[in-house]
Amino acid sequence: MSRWRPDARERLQRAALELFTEQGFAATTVPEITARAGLTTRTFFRHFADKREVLFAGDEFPQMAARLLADAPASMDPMTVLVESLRAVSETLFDGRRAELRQLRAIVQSDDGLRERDLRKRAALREAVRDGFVRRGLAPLTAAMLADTGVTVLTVALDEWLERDDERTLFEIAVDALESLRAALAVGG
Amino acid sequence: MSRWRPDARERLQRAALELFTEQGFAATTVPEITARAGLTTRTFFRHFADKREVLFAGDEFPQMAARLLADAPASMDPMTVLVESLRAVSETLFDGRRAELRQLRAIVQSDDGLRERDLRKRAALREAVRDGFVRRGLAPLTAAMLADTGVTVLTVALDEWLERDDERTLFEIAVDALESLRAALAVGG
DNA sequence: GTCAATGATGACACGGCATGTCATCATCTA
DNA sequence: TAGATGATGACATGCCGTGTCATCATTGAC
Repeated sequence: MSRWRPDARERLQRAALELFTEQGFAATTVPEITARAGLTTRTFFRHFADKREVLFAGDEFPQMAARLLADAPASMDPMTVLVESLRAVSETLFDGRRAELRQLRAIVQSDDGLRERDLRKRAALREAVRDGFVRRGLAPLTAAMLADTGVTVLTVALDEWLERDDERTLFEIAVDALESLRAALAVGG
Repeated sequence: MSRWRPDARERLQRAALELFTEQGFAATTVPEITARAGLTTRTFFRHFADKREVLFAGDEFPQMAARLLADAPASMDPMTVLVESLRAVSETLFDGRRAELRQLRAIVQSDDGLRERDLRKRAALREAVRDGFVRRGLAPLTAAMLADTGVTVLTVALDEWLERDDERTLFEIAVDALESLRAALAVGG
């Protein structure tokens, strides 16, 4: 038996999620969270940079994106890499977690500061994808456009998937979104 | 002669910009800004929602985007509308302000919180463009994808335009970015 | 010409966020 | 057994952002 219960970080995340759900993000103070988790305020800020970060902790997305782009065969063309990565991310990190993601999303959408943080996380993902494409030899401008497009496709599809009771898979919606962009780009301009 | 000098908001913006440039965003307190502007702290927060907002005040971008999309001929295809809007925005709001925008950008890039706020402003622009396309009769998914693509093109081009000493116009870079995306999308997937 | 309404600002209090610093103490290591 | 390590507690502090009431020039009604 150690001096402290071992899972401080996870306890803080759980307590925060509960309290944010019960009384809202703004109405919940950090001392309330730490009280429920059996810790002190100072300890909260040792685990999370700020009050928002407790909802977003983890680098899974950029890390997985980097790995997928690095591991794809060198001969694979960029669009195929993108689509296959979308498939892998959708199936690994999203499928089967719709209820949980909806709860998280409801909290995030309820607060401006949390929406901002969400945007920042997506920007980090973009960076990772862009770097991955650059490492695959794409021109920086093309890599940037493709990375942004990929993250946008995922975002738009995720909105659709969580907002409505669409029966399609997240990945299927993403493919549709990509297809509609391709069609729009092909005409005019 | 009125009781107060009339341009409180502008004075606050100027003082803030000066102080952020001189000593950095984080090291500048709101009381310092208001002291230089000859006002009180409370007044600062009557004009700006928070300390970051003083650098981003104004809705020019979403407003102009909404107007451009609403005023374009109904017969014009979406891509052409997008490109022409990019041209108008580039020439009206960016051309000739490169030095000023570089100063602003340097401040924004120096602080995580300011980068977040920047992302939020771009998200607001996306919303406006998406709504504009929906009003023009596009399917929501297509409108969302096109709006995101437009804002992305502008962002990527702006990065290039401000970062390097590219001799091309912002609009020219934007067109190149769009073209490179079109090319990448046309192959594979 | 008087007076009430308006609206921007000042003055003050206050809760909460975030950080710096030092002490405490179980565990690990030599 | 003793010292190093590392997570946590305890305490102080500065700044952000907001609520509230007072002040006072301007405006407009009569």
